[in-house]
Amino acid sequence: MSGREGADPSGSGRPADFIRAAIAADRAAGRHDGRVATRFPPEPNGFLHIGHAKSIVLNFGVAEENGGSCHLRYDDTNPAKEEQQYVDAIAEDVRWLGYRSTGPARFASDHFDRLYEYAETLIRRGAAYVDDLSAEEIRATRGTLETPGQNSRYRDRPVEENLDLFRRMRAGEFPDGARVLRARMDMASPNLNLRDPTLYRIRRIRHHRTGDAWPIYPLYDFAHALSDSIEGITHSLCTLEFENHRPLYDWCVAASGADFVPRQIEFARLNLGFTVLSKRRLKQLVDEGRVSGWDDPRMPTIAGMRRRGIPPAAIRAFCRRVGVAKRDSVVDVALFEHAIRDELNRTSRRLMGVLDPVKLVVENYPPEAEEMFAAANNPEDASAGVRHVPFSRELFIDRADFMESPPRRFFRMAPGREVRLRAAWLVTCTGFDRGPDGEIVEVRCRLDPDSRGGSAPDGRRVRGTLHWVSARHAVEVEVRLYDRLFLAAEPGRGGDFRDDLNPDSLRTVRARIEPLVGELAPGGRIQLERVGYFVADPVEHRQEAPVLNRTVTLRDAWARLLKRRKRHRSRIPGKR
RNA sequence: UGGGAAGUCGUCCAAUGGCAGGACACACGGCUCUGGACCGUGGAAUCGGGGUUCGAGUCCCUGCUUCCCAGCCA
Repeated sequence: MSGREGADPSGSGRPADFIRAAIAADRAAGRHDGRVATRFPPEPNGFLHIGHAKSIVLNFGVAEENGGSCHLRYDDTNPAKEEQQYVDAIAEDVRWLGYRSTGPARFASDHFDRLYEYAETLIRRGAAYVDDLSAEEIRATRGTLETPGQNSRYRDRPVEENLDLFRRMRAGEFPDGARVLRARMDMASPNLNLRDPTLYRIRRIRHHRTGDAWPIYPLYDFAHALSDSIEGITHSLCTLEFENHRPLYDWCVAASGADFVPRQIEFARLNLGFTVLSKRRLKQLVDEGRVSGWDDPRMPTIAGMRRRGIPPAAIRAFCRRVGVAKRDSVVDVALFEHAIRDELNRTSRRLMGVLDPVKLVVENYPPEAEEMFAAANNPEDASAGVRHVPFSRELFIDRADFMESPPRRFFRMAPGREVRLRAAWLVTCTGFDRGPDGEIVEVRCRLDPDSRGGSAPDGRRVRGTLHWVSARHAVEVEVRLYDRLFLAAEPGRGGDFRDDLNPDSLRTVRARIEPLVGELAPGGRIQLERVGYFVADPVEHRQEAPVLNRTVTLRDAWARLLKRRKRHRSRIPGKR
């Protein structure tokens, strides 16, 4: 992976984005002796998705480019929601994406002792107080966007009393919710985050790492800022919604007397067209059974994308391409699909397979005969070598590759037409049969004996090249054809996002694929020529019972032409 | 209607007072034993109104639009 690309994609010598520019400026000013340290701070309460990938690529990328460090740090300050299972899944996802924490993964809970000390310092300095108000009372006295809040009647407790109460909170003397530690800031601040925010609350819940050691837990603003400080994080990169929290972030560090001062910089989170990325909605899809799980190949989760066959390098490339800025935006899925195809085109080996088989009989080929044809494993990469594909009299081709009366610009098989069978022969269509229901059941052709290997002896031009499989050699394979999960560019724009679900986001077919498909290992990625990119399902694929997931289709000029014609026709006035 | 932030091709990102550029998408053409890939060409934008300046996407004023904030979530 080349971090350089992220640093300077234009080759202009200028930093690629405003964050890298800010970091470069900090280094130039000699701050932190030029050291750069970042962190990726997920909460272990769900699965990582493509939006997190943007943050991962940014944080680890910036660190790498500057010879710095990047900690994977779990923000585990809310034991009610967090679980070890998510810690493990996140670790796996980060590793799969190609990144390693500098040193061991950290946890906010690693810092609970020091965080507690900082809290006492705050109290001793008169910057925090224990409040006996209930959650409802605190809400009621917070004021509104336009009106100031009121000071709590406990706001001016003496330091000694605060200290005593806080220690007793820590000792477990009070029930959940009885008291909180609040920052003594400004109940009239126009920034609601600064109206004496809560720093610690009582929760007698077992924590997945610290067990029952703590009856109190710090809240995000306090824990995050000081964890950054403790770990020596120079640049704390987060999303836009924390912009309003920055004064609090800075306050926590300054008021606690922490000696290391990190800098928070906010950037716009990633939004992707035809996709939802909120934890709540993703969870809803899983809980309501609209997908098979967090790793359903239609999910934008790292686990889902892995199962979909999307290579980590494609995700990294995509994240670098979308850039980093402060503007709210929705990235076109086409850009993501481009990154996927770009990577897969260069790296995946080719196989032939037929999704919707129609029998093709080569009339002048002996019934018992068979032969092997050499075909390139990857035309983009000569070093990938060749494979051998069996040919015989009875083949399968795709139904879409034959038409009885073809329209203009249809270059495939039709009565009297000559086409090439990829890597094998030139054949001319001699006829076809229909079944009782009118469906084409068999197509017949004759091959040109001088065209062995697929080239015309006289150099005549043959426009169409078809993929095929030998009927008696082909392996029958379950193929899951995945399509985008939503029909709307911004699901839920005009109501319930579930109404925008694509009813055809998964179609399963029995395909016929050349024998080599049997050698695929789970997770193996291939291109089915002229069809698309596929992965042997990492979970369910067995060599004796192959299961392929479609990662993405190939770009298809013919399909686009058809679509355009249809659109055009429907626009002819008076036709309705 | 308080505070914070953001408005540049269809989309995403650049342009740090000096020719508005790149990528994706789209269109057209070339090439091709994948209608893929690749190559070429083209259309396509500075939110509106004022101002400063030789010169404004960039600076100033003003208006508009969008996003974020009233968790003891992160």
